[in-house]
Formats: sequence, C-alpha cells, structure tokens
Amino acid sequence: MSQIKVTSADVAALAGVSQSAVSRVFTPGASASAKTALKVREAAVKLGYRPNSIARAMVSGKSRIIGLVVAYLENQFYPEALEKLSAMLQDRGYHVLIFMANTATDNLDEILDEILDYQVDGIVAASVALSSQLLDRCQNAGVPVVLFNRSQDLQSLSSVTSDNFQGGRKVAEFLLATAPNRIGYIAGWEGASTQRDREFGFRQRLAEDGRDIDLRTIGNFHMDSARQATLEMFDRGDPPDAIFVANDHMAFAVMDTLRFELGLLVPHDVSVVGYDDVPTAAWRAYDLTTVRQPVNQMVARTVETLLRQIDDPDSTPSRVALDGPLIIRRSVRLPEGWTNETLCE
Amino acid sequence: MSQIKVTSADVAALAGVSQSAVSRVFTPGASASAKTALKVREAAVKLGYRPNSIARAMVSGKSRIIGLVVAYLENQFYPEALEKLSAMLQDRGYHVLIFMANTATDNLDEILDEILDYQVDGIVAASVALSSQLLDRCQNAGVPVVLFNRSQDLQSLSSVTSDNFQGGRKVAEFLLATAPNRIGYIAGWEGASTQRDREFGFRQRLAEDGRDIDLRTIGNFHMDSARQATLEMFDRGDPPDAIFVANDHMAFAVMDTLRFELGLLVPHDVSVVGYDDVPTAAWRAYDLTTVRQPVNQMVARTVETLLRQIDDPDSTPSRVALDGPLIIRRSVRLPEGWTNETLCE
DNA sequence: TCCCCCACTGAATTTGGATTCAAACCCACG
DNA sequence: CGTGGGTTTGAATCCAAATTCAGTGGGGGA
Repeated sequence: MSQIKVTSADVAALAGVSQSAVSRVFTPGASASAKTALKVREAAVKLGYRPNSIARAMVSGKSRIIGLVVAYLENQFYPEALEKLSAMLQDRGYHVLIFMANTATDNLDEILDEILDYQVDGIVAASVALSSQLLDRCQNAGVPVVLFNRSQDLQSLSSVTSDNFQGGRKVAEFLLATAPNRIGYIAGWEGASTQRDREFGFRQRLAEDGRDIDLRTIGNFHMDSARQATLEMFDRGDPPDAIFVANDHMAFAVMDTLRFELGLLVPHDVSVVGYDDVPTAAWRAYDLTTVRQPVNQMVARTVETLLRQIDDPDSTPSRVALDGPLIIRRSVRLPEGWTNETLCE
Repeated sequence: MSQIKVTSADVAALAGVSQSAVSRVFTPGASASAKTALKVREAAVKLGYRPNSIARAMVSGKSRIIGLVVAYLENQFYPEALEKLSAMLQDRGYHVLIFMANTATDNLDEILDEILDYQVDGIVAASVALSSQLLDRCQNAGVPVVLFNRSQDLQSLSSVTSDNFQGGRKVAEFLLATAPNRIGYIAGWEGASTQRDREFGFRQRLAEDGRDIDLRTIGNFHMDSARQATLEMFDRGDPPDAIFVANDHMAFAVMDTLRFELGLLVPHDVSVVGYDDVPTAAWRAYDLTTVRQPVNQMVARTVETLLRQIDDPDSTPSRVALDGPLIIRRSVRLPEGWTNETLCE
C-alpha cells in the first residue's frame, strides 16, 4: 500500500515524470499539463503521497503556521475565541501553534523566541501585552503581530478589540437610568487596556450626569480576587446598589458572593453588570446583564488583518474597535417604565 | 543589530568556524570544544541567531510538534485540559498544533491528513473517536496516537481516561444511600465511551441493590439537548427525585431547567449529580456533586505515554484509567445521618 | 512551409541545519 | 620523542519540495 515515507521523487518515478512535475501539480498556481497532472495524481493516490509541509515551509519560507499566545483559558471568553480563530484559520489553510504564557510574565521573551524559531507566518497575542522590545524582535523577523482583545499605544501594532470605551459608557448610561444610590466598580487587572478603557468610558458617562464611582475595589480578572473585592466593598458602611464588574468571569463570582455569602438578592438589592457576554452569562442561574463582545467579528477581523499583513508586509497596521451591544438580562433592576416583557427575545 | 535572516553559516563566518561547528554547538548531545562553543555563542548573540526549527525538523525528521484534535471547547473540561497539556509539553520542548474537528465528523479524514502533513511527532485526540482506518494511516506514518478522555477497543491504541466505570458505580452507591424513590439518568452522546462506561457502572451498582434507572433521556453532551431531556423526563408522570447527568456541562443546564423552568428545588425536590468536576461545579450557584476527573494526572499520563511511544516506537500502547473521587456538594440530599458539616473542606 | 511564441518540462539549485566521514589535532604514556 | 587513543573539526552529503533556468515541443499565423 504505502511505504513509511513517500516523497515526491517516489511519485515522480512511478508516474514517469520529474520531481519538479510532481511539485508543480501540488503547488497551486504552478503550471502543468492536464495529462501530467493526471498521471501524477494517480501515482500519488496509489502511493498515498502527500506533500511534506515542513519541507514546503523550508523552501518557500512560508510555514502557514500562526503562533497564538494566550495567558489563561479559564475565562470562557478565550476558549470560545480560540475555537473560532482556529476554525477560521484552518479554512484559510493556516494552523495554530499554541503557546501558553500562564507562568510569570518574564517568560514571554522565551516564548516569543520559541514562536519565532518555528518560522510562524504571523502571531496573535491574546490577553497579553508586548513590550516594544519584543515587538521589535517580531518586526525584525518580518513576522506580523495582531493583538486580540488588548490594545497598545504603539501605532505600529495592529489590534482588534471591542469598543471598550463605548461599552463602559453604555453600562453607565443604563445604570443611571435605574437611578442607583451608590455605584460600585470592580476593576480588572490594571495593566490591561480593556480594564482601563471600560472604566474610563464608564466614568466619563457618569460624570456627564454629575456622578462618579462611589466604591471601587480590584478583582484583577480572577474569581478569587473578585470575591475578596466584593466582600471588601460591602465591608464598609453604605454599600452600593449597582455594581459594574469589569468582566463576566468576575461577575459570576461577585453574584455568588452577594447571594450566598452576603445574603443579598440580585437584582432586588444590587444590580450587577458584567462585560463579554460569555455563554455562561445567559445561563438562568446568572442571567447577567453584560456588554457583548462580538467574538465572531473580532476573530474575523483578526484573521483578516493578520493575513493582510502577511500578504503585504508594507500594509499599515490597523487598530480595530468593534461595537458591542448591551445585553439586558435579569441581573439588574429595570429602569422606570421597563417591564420584563422588554427582555424577552 | 540583526539582519532579516541569520543562518548558521552567518554565525560560522563571524566566529571563524565551519557551519558544522555552529550546528554542533546548538545540538544537545553533540561535541564541541569549550573554545569553539564560546566563539560560536558570542557570534550567535551578536547576530541574534537562533536555529530554525523548521530546517531542524526537516533534516532530523523530528518536528517536536504534537497535533491536538479537539471537537469543542465549550465544555470547560477541555480548555482546562488543553491549557495543562500545552504547558506540560512546552516544558518538554514540544508544542501543540491545534486542529478543531467541530464541523461534521466526515472531515476528520481531511484533518488527519493536514496533521500528518505537518510531520507531527505525535497526536493527542481529545473527545474524538478514530476509525481503525484512520488509525492505520497514523501507524503507517509512524506517528503515535493517544486518545484523551475516550477509549476504544483497539488494543493497539493508547488511551487515557478516568475510570468512568468505577465513577458511575460511585455515583450509584452514593445515590442509593440517599434512598431515592425514582432514579433518572441523562445520557451523553451514545457514541462516546465515557457515556457508555459511566452508565454501565451506574447501572451495575444499582442492580446490586435490585434497582435500575427508572427514567432515561438523552442530552448528547449539549446544554440545549440536556434542557430538552430534562423537560422530557418531567413531562411523564412520576418524576425522578435523583438524577445522574453524564457530565457537568449538561448538569448545569439540568439544574437551571429544574429550578427556573420547572420550579423545583435542588436538592430538596431532586438530587443532581454530574461528572468531571469542572471549575464551575464548585461555584455556589451550582455547588454540584460530581465525580472528579483528575485532569492533572490525566494530562501527565497522556504526555508520558505519548513521549514514550515517540522515543520508542516499539513500546506497547497503554490504556490508562485513573481513579477519580466523588466530590459531594450541596446539589444532593444527604444520606441519613450525614450533616452539612461533613461537606466542609 | 517556415517561424515564432508560449506552455510545458526536467536538471540543477536552493532552503538551513544535522550528520557522516575522514583528516587533523591533542594529550598522555611508553 | 614517538605513537596510540580519543576528541574536534570542516567538507560534503542529506532531508523534501519549490523554483530557476534552459531547453523542448506543439500550434498557429504568415
């Protein structure tokens, strides 16, 4: 049937043509006569031949591999994005090589080296910040980078996010309509652009009504810390009756803490709003009001941007911020005049 | 600083040695004098040289890439496993190339071809069944395969699972102690070994007490179907007061349906037990009793098995089933004499 | 009928690094 | 001081496919 290794030379021999001919038949865009192509294909099938991607990458300089750096997959937003990213790239003939950057940040250098060693055609960095030094290394190697769900000031770096600033504003706008007494904010990791932008938009809109965040604690995007942050927020007198949590992942911990540790009712005692609209947000146990990050679009734009930069290294980096709607569910007190009917989809 | 592409020849030229010498310095286990090594390393740093993994893979025949086939990441069990698998392989100098097999099964062939094209050193197939024909292709290519969280009858195929049969027994044992009137089972996808083994163990233990599953519906490991399966189960008269759900992912949907659509109390009206112990199972909103799959061990054994078979192609395939404990939380009525105290950790 | 042009072909080269082979070298021991 | 053993070394080869280059052949137009 087939030997251990079948090379183009084997196929060439069987088909009675040269190795070049075999290569051409399997190279899109190369010219070979119909007759040759037929002979080659028959021989290839007979031997079970498939072109060796590594050899192909070697000589063409294109590995058709995209390096993906991701810090943690516990927040459901990332597995979802990963799944879609991988599927979409697969459709375009690319594949994803994964690099976990979960241990301390200082190994990012090492990781980046490993990525570049594989001659990846491009890099997607999710939930990770790149120093300009690291970025230089990539640019030097001619490997385009797209930040996913993070942005940085560097103009030379492409990024795809949702419009976190507007998202923050939408949350504020909505919460203001519910006439809250005291407004709490549970922040994510302060190093993240998503955290900063969401809070900034939130604050700005509050300020337009002469309000501000009354209580602020930090959850660092982790459930444990979010729980602590919640307890801390309610430890002081005069607790909030509306809380914006910087992402859904933390919001779940916040809701659990409110309900099961502090004995409060959501939304009767406290309104909770999250950010991301991960699948769990729609689960009845949480029914979380949240800003949807349009994952499909975000992934699509990421792929598009990356492939564009691969095909044309001189194309200008693009910084995309996609609009995402506020999804109103039952974790919030409704504004005057709204009924539950409004929520039914 | 550094050119676009730095090759070993460039380093050799700068260091005043041959290309072979450079290669030897960067090849573990090759011999080079301390003096040469020093010169080479200095030159390498000066030029920013790193060996090209693709070229290395090409000539050595070892890509140090592991292909991972995974069907869907929505069930939290898989992202968790993926994260750990990737991290562990990274430590051993391997990297993970991801292949999503989410669209219909018939593209598995195609996917497998793509994987093999990349000359991967091994394959981990998670939540996927391989036809013996597909397996032949891998064996023919000399690429070892390990099934993760699935097992098959083929003796020639390594697999790592938890002991789903014993797990099913443990659930039955526990539920019997709660003296249930009627016992329900919500099955996963019938094609999965995990589903079959869990149910088989569950039934066997029930039979030992002269009991059996009273009500059985199918959730196919999907939340939507699990919801339907729950409604269906309670649609007939004489509903269950104890339900074993084939995995946690479905169990969450089952609990939500019971509580928010059927207006039942868990565990007062119905006990619910899941399987996997994904992080969400410990969230207070669910507090789900479940059988823990020891992910860390499972991943460790997977890596170990795969690397062993890579290093020694003649080593015999191993079929591992790891024991996992029943984690008792508050989604179940406690047996006579138990108190909540027992649960505190 | 002749010639030109174009599509096609195969030999040779390229990619970057590991490895083989034989020569060169070094040190120690006799 | 000479020789044997072991270590280093560089030239050459290899890996598998893409591509360059210099033909080869056929078909159409003049």
